[in-house]
Amino acid sequence: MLITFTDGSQAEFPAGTTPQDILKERKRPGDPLVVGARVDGQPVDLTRPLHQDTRLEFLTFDDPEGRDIYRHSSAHLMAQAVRELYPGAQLGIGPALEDSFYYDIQLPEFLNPEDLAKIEARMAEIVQRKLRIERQDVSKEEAAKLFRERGENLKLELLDEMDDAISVYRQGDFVDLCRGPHLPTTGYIKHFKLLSLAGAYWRGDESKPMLQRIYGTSYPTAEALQEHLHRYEEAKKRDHRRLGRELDLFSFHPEAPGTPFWHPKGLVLMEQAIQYWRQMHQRAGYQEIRTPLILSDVLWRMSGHYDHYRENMYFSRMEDRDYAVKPMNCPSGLLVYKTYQFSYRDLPVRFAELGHVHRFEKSGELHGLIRVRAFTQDDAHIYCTPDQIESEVVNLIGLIFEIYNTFGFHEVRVELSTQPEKSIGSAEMWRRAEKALENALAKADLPYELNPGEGAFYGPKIDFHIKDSLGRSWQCGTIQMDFSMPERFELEYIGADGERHRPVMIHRAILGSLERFIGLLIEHYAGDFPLWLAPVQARILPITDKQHDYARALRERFQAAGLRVEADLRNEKVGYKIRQAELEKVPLMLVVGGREAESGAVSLRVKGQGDQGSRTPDEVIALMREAVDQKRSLLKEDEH
RNA sequence: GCUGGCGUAGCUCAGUCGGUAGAGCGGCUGAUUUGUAAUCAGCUGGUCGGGGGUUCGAAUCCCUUCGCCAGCUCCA
Repeated sequence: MLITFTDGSQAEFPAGTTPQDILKERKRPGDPLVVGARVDGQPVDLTRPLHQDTRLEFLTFDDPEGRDIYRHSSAHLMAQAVRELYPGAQLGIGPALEDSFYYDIQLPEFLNPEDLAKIEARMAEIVQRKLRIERQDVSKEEAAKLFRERGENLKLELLDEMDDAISVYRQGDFVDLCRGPHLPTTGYIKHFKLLSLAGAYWRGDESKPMLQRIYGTSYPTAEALQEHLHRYEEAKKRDHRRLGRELDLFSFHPEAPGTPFWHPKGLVLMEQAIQYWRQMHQRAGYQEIRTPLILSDVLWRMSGHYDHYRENMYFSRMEDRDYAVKPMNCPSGLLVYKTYQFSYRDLPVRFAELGHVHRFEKSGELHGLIRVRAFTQDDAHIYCTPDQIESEVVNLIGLIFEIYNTFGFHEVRVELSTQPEKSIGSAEMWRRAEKALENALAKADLPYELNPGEGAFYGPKIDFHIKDSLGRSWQCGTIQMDFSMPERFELEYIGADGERHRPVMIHRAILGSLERFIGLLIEHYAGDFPLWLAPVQARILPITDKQHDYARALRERFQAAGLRVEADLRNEKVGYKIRQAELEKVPLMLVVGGREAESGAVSLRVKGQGDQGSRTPDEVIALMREAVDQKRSLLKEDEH
């Protein structure tokens, strides 16, 4: 048979030769570890015999598929160790993740974090055994018999739903139902660490029993593993919950779980973000409104929230009338729309609302600022004709990316979700709306993922996701078409024909939740905010108390220029004040001693970059004003 | 909500076998008058998350409750 390699070269091999055999002939010293092969585009085991002419590629750990093979075999290794240590263990599923792996296992006893070390030790031992990992294609009956004998009921359940093309992988006494591919032997797995334990419902179903999930990661070199662990530690340091306390931005209290208490410095972030947001929205043709927090249940019954969202709502009863705290702004926003009689000439109407909404989230869901029970949505509703959808969405996408850019977010994942099985509105309406969203995405030249059937029941949507420091992805922006509300609330506008028409409604948010967005900002900048956002933009550090009057005068001058400046008048040495300002991540320090007081100057120090020499206060003010106005960092290019 | 883990001073954390609760940082007071990441000294600090129980005696053991953390589930 004729094998074609990635470099275009070709060679003859006898049928039945495995990629591993071929690799032995072609390998040169210093080549990276090959963990699998790709045959005509399909990843396969290195030990899979080849029988016909093919294109052959070797996969290393640097290929995503290679990494998956490595991690997947690591998961099997871990499962084998657990089966050996806990004979009653039943395996669920154990896939590779982006940079780790896990296995869900049912055990008669609960594991402690200390047990992980035991499992790791056994894994190391199995690696030493250098067991061959062998694939076997079996029939469904054979597989069922095998797992029945081994008491693996969970595997039998999986098997039930599978077609007849079943493969199992063996390494020593261990067998797992698996599609593969895998490493040739357990000896390949060089460096691994088990990371954590957690519960996970079998097949993700709340009604099914909970299994124990063990997370781990593995790498071909010790350095790569160390680097992974180090990265994780660094990420934890920029966790917004930790920085929120350290930088005195906000706090949480058991008296109101899941709802942040903003401290003065944190509120500066919020207010700056809002100021900028208002400016952008005014420019984009929005009018801001504000509607009540508590509204009659009659409204919520009409909007459908009472039927679909009651579990997440807070209720109150006064004078025998029922009220609900709003979980969304749209119903009350619609009441505002209905006070007008709009003509087609008025459309699109864009009403924005920074609405404070309350949603009851299950206690286990709460997560710092990122998942809360009360938050401020940067909401807006656009009412337009069907013909205007596309251009509105194009403009909106532009606005969204401009705002994300200003905040330093350049990595955004975009998803388009289309009509779900259960939905309202005509097929024609859906087709048109989906097309409009697709066209808008194409015009914006945006790559996106398609989520067929994942739209809301009332319309298709585009979602924008941003990642947090630990790589978790969070939805911020959203553009949702809504065919339901205009019907329910009988919205109208007067068309050119003088008749009443129903407008299309677009719900949209850009930051999503201001609270969440600020949490993401904190992590994104690791607390080193660009000057325009920094809660304290500069701190004046007098060297002795003889400069206190000068420091106070300076402070006034900077504050008069609209800058957020403090003076550290404590009886401490300047080194101490500098250290503290650095730790508090104050971007600028203005050191003033006898010399500066004498000459009316300041000694400028930039956080993380040290002494910048003497400047006049006016020079520093001009520098700062410019950086603030341009929303960029001072004296250095924004790294984010 | 579910599974597991955790909760000791404002913060970070120690506390052995059940036997009078500790350190560093912080805060306060004083001395020092300081030149680019920690000056020195003294003082202060606690319902050991809350409640109940076992015990002569509980931070420590048990029950319960609240909160936090990881994951799962959910996310109109």
